[in-house]
Amino acid sequence: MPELPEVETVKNGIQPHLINQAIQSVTIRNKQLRWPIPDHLSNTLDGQTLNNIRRRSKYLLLDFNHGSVIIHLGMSGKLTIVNQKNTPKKHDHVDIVFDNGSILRYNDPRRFGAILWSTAPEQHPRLANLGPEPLSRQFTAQHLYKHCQGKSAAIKTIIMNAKLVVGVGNIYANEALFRSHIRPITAAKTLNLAQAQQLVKTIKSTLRQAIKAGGTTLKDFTQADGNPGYFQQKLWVYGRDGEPCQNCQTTIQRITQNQRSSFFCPTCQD
DNA sequence: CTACGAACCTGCCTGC
DNA sequence: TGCAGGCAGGTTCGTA
Repeated sequence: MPELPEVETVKNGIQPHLINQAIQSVTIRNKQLRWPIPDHLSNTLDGQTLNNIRRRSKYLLLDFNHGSVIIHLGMSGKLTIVNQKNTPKKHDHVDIVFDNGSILRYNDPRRFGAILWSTAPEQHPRLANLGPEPLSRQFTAQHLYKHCQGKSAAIKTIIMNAKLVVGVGNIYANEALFRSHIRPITAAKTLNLAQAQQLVKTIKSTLRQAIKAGGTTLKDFTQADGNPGYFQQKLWVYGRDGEPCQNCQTTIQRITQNQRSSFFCPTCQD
């Protein structure tokens, strides 16, 4: 489900319901996610007030006085705000119940997601070695260009590496490369500085537009209120193999890189 | 270091 | 209808 825009959308959706609310109870129906949910989580959170919700990379951080809950949605995780009357369904693994009656509900059919606890989240092993945020000033053309030097790896592989820049998943990697007229298989070391500039620019603009559209709903992504995102209407290549390019009518191709699908227009991306 | 495959899991779609 | 196979928005880990 989620790349950076989807996680940002979820954050924006749940924030107004939960900020400054105290936790009444936590129900864990299945703790077997990517890593087990800590057994102490319920006791740790009981009665605590949620101070803030942040996003780092594709992680959501729920900040309390004494530490943070770290949530990752994996491939199929969903967070929604529901009320008491809403009975849990299949794959509704966790409910965090707040004093104002709101329930933050975690649903994740594939269970590739995670719910962790840390008293120093920035130092947590999952977050400590992450690269800059793509929408931050730290993510520059110079930064990307430097990391491309001498690398025979494909440029798509490079921009999806969270040590270089976080939050660029399969959809937005493909889309940004199309918008930069760069083929996904291009060896990173062959990019010139102008191309790196263009790519950084399109990564930022694509992510910003997607956030504005409430994310991309391919199958089942929903915002916290249950509504879909709308960025799928703006996709140029992702999932469009066999269809004519909307820019030049050439048939969009699909290839496999790193066990993920890549999509590109052979004419526009030369 | 890289690169590649496998692993974690369920559900949905396609083709026979 | 059923069943096998492929595919899915992510990340980590082990082996060459």
